[in-house]
Amino acid sequence: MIKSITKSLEPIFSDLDLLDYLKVSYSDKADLQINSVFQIAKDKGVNPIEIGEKIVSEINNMSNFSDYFKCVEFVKPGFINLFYSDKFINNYIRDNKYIDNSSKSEVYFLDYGGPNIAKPLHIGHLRPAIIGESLNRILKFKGYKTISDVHLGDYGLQIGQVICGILRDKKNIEDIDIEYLNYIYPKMSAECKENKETYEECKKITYDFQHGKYKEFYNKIREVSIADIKRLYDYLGVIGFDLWLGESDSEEYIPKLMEILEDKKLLVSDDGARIVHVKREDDKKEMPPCMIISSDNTYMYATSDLAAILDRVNTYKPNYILYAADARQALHFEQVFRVAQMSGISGNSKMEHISFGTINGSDGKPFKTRAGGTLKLDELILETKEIFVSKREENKNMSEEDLNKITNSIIKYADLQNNREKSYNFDINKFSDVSGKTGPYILYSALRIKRIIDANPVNGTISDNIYNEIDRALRIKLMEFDKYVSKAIEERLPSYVAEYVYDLCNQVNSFYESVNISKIEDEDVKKDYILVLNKVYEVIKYSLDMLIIEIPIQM
RNA sequence: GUUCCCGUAGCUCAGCUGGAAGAGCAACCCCCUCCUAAGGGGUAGGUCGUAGGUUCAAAUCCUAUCGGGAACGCCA
Repeated sequence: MIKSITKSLEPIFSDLDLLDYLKVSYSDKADLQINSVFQIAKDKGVNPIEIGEKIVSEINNMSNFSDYFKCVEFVKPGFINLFYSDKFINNYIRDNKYIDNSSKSEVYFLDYGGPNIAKPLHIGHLRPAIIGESLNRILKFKGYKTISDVHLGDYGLQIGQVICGILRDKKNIEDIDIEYLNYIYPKMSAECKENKETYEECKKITYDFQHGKYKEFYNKIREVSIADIKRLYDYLGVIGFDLWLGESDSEEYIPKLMEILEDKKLLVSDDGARIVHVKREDDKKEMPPCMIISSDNTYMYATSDLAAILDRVNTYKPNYILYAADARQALHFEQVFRVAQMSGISGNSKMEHISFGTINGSDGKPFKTRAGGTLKLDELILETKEIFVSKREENKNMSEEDLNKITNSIIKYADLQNNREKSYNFDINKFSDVSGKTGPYILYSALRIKRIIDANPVNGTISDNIYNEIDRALRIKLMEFDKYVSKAIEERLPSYVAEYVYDLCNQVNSFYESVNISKIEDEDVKKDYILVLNKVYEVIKYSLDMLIIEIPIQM
């Protein structure tokens, strides 16, 4: 709406020879604000109050003033406040101009989730999965084409460790199940840290695996793990993957990668390892080289990532490749991106690390269970659900399906409302709280509106009227939908959508309290209200879908 | 040691392409003969870590500094 308002004011600013100063922005004090008056006053050496009042009087004399504005006023010392006309607001929402989902040409390749084969999903796997899925949904909603890959961690040392355990336990392939994997991986991982021989043995097995051995074990491990990962991802609604590839699927591109790196003379030997120097002259910080092949001849984390870029760029030619991974991996991605650019394998694709903080315990340290272990996702879900049920007697009678939707809303909303690269403290009580800025609050608001809509089926279009300030505030909040969706995409932060849907629900709850639709006798007024509520409900649904939250039947 | 992230109300945080300090929780006070009160309204609470600088204007940009967290060649 800033666009159309700005356009409407262009003739006036142009006539005053001030077109460069036409900058309209959002404001707390008005619907919109122009605050370039100070700038004009300084540049042109005029009194800000005089020029401000002149601009305002010109705007008030516009022939089509009421198409856009209810009121435009100058406020000392130098602010021009703009208020939409009812006509403008209603035109805007009547045509759903707050939704921009027109098809865009850019293609985004999303790499998110990244669960490890052979490790149970724990609390640390939550954020990369839901932040990635949410961004995927937001991009799709806005009309971008996305291709997403779960990018399993299935090629590194952990595979060697698990296979080593299997060999030692003399396990039959058919006896490998998820319980066994959940037991053997932590055991071997711990042993590698303590025992150098075990560590060497696992590395040897990893090397052999990367060169063709143990595929039958690997396939079984993968099959068992993926089934478990899918079970949890399905529960969480993390279902937007086009590709279920893993690091090991990049294996076939490694020879080509090596060839390119050799050709460009980027690959150098160092201490028996093969590395690429990625330090640049203008670097202020230390920039260690990127490890491609270890001195034990195993491929590294960076190697499969680079091979994957080669494949992705050739196959999909994306404009962007986004990696949802926590902030601790920033250096890794920086190194990989540099090698990709230096070697030319990234082509015209722009790579970005979507970085976020970790989930910590209430002590600010990485989250642990009471027993000291890592909290598994299954445990997190179960505990959240139990606490929610215990909040209110009636919750015990809720359907399992609704309970699962609410549990999801608690976890997703607590997580996705977080912003920026900051860790947050996981407080199970805060997660499951039902009042305040939480998933259940939003779902409850949505259900109230749904009830009214269902009870009052209506057809037609909204009129040019607005009936009171609360009504007006609700319609304006509705108008802002695309602003937040766009912001979420620009900043790659679903939290903007989370913030928006909360504000919208808050606004609609105020409306609900002040206007009792069932008691309105004027049918025209009632119809307008219900038409607006229909649009509000639709936007809440769109927003929640972007946050991977579903609305239950009843609360 | 170097680099990155963070420091805003008692607590958890939003606001950071400069323009008139915001939510939630906790506290206190109101509001159900009325579409679900898991709600709504209100009061109180802030020298935006600190010190400089740039600017008509700084929570926002720059420089220092203090405090917390993280990463830093053969894990992923």
